[in-house]
Amino acid sequence: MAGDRRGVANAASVLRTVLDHGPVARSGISPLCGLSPAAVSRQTTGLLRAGLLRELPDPAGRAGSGRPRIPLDLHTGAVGGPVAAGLHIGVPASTFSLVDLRGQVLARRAFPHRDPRDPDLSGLIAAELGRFLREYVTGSRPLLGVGAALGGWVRPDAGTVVRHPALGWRQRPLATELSRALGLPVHVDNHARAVAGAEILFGHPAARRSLVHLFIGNVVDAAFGIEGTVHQGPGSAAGDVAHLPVPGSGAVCACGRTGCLQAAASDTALGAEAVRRGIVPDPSVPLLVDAAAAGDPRADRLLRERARDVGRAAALLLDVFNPAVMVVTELSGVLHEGYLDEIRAAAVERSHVCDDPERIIAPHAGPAVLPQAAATVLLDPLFRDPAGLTWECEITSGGYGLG
Amino acid sequence: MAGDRRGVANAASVLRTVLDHGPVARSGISPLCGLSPAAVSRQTTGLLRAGLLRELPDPAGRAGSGRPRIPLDLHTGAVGGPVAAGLHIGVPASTFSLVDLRGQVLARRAFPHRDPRDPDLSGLIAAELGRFLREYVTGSRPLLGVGAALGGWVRPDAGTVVRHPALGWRQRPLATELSRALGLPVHVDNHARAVAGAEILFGHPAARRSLVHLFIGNVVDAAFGIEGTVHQGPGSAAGDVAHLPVPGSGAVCACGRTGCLQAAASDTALGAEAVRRGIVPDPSVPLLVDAAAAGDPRADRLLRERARDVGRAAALLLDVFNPAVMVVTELSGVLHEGYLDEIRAAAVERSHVCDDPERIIAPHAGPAVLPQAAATVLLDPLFRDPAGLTWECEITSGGYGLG
DNA sequence: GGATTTATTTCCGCTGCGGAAGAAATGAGC
DNA sequence: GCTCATTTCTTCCGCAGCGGAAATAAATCC
Repeated sequence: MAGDRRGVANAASVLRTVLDHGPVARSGISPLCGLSPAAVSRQTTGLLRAGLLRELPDPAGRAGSGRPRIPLDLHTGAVGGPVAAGLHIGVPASTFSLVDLRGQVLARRAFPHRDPRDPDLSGLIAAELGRFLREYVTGSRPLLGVGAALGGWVRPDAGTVVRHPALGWRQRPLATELSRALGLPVHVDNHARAVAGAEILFGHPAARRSLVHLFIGNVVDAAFGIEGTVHQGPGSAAGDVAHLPVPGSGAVCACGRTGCLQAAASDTALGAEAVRRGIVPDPSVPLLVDAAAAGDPRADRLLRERARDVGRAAALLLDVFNPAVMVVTELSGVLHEGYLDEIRAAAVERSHVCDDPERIIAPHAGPAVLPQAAATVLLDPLFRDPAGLTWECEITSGGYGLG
Repeated sequence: MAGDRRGVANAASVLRTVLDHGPVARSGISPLCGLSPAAVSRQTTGLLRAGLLRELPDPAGRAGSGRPRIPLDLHTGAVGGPVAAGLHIGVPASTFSLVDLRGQVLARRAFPHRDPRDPDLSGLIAAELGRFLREYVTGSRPLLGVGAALGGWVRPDAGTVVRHPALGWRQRPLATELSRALGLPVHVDNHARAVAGAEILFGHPAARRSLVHLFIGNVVDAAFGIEGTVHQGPGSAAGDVAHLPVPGSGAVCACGRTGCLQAAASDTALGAEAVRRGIVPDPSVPLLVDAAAAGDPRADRLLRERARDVGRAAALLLDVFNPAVMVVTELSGVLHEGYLDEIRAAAVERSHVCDDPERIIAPHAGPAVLPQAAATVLLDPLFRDPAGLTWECEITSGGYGLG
């Protein structure tokens, strides 16, 4: 049973090669993934039949004589390829998305929560997500399943949310709930890890070697990836950087100490500080960003201060772990290159081993990080085992196609 | 070429299963590593022929009826099995060792360096190591090769020492040098990673899932392991924890800041502080430890202070990375359980996620860590590919047996 | 001593690999 | 326009190594 993983491994290898090297012919895949032409031929036939790859029409410019190569590419959503649904569960709103095999976000919709602590929140989400999917998914674009990403302590293997304070969830079998409601395979994961996974799959090539992802949102979170795999930690609880010391910051943390990253840089802390300084009336980071965009120098200064604190934390993680790339998801700030530069400058200034600011990058998908990352929670297992996308938690009620 | 790794993977799987589950019969291996009895039979025949496994004599107490199971075990050095040489290159002395497949250190010898910056230091070491090996290795105990561990920036893949300040080495092809001089396969690695590798292979079972290794010596160093593999980082430079902030420590670091782990807890810093406090005449940690053992309360206090600083750094790494286990190699302190408890107490007190002091452990091999770890630099590749132990860097002049 | 039981090996069919030969689809030369 | 060279892709074949089943081995039990 566990003895022969050749087929799976090689199919995955071929699929990744196509993902990484754009449209490429079988003859190009062969040297790239170290398989014989015969093996590539076999694997591509399977992947074509499964609808994950497609043959491109004859290319315009051809080189030299001989039989023309047939370029293969991932079967993307734009041309009727399969798509994955993404669900990011957040406060105050969740986001639905449709994402294709290249990580392109084809559609997205916000779903604000009237009451985030409603005990049937997941039911409401499932119903609305179902409507969203019926609206956007047509028969010609098969739906592979749903990837769900959210904060808190999540166990992807069990498909459960162990704890999510803001939603009041404990030991919630989210994957089972959603899957039963939607009749689709559902995978779940923590959102910091989901973004890390998306970055590994669709982002900077070096991210596949090693990356650290620093997630700055209502809470701060981190994820570590090595050799294309995101680290889980015992009980899938890794990456608690909330109390990473950020020397120089005087903010008092809930833990009682000063200088914790969480207290210095989380959206919650930032919003509160913005109110305290009288920049905005409500503790809202979007409002603060708007103010900065509108030219309020106090707002800009505060955002830059935050960026420098994030940079200091990044420097620490860079020194300790020395990843090939460091991805910083700072949902309000990513949109503004200036703040990324501020993070980079602070990090390089502070780091002892990293003198290349380019090692710190914003998520590849830009503002679409979360919609992409959520769907990646489903796509990642697909790219690891192209044949075996089933839902490990419970009933696998067919479910390819929906509507 | 890259298509069929079944044999290698399954042989490695069987070998690891035997390593983990002591003497175990083929019928026991089968369920443990998920291979069919037939496959286990095949693999064990190969491993027996290669001399890596051996059949144990009929066990005394037998259970029930039926054909008795034949226990298999690693062919350890004590019964004529193969051994690996370990070489830890340190200042002021290097250490030679012979280690068997279970990580048991069979012999060791210190080799003090008259002048650590002698440009031919590696030549002297090779010559003396050769004498050591000729003395201890007999024909009945085949020598697999040499694993070398040392501080500084080491590239295991290239077999080179990129930089080692204390020895004045830069871009030194150490593996090639040693291999040419000894006629044996030689692998090299950084000592923090080597210890991590040894702990994964021979130490706490959970270490195979994920571990952080914190190495406190003349410098401080760290290594990260996930799923049985030690993280290398770009250019194999990971784990720079020298400037990890240890709040509360007032020591001034070479980098100009205060509160760096290096300045607070390295042996160098500790020795200097001991002299400053008039506890010992020379900046030597062994002297300080002796003083503490002899009952000097000032020495004991200083060591406890250091232990608490180490504990704070450990807490930070535990929170951030949340490894299954955290190994602390503190060469002088590991010998004294009291200091480990001090580290644990400080770490748990400071950590936000870890409330189990038992997750912090001393190296499994105790004072023999470094001799064991050095040899593991060779043994690790062996356990990954039991058939393919050759030396990737250059000439592979046979070399099994020596003398 | 034969039946029973359990461990290990052998046999056999299958999958999937690599290498080589074959088929396909083009450009080049005349 | 036909042939030939060229390059790509597929098919065929032998081989390694798996799992499952049957055979063999080595004990205990009665």
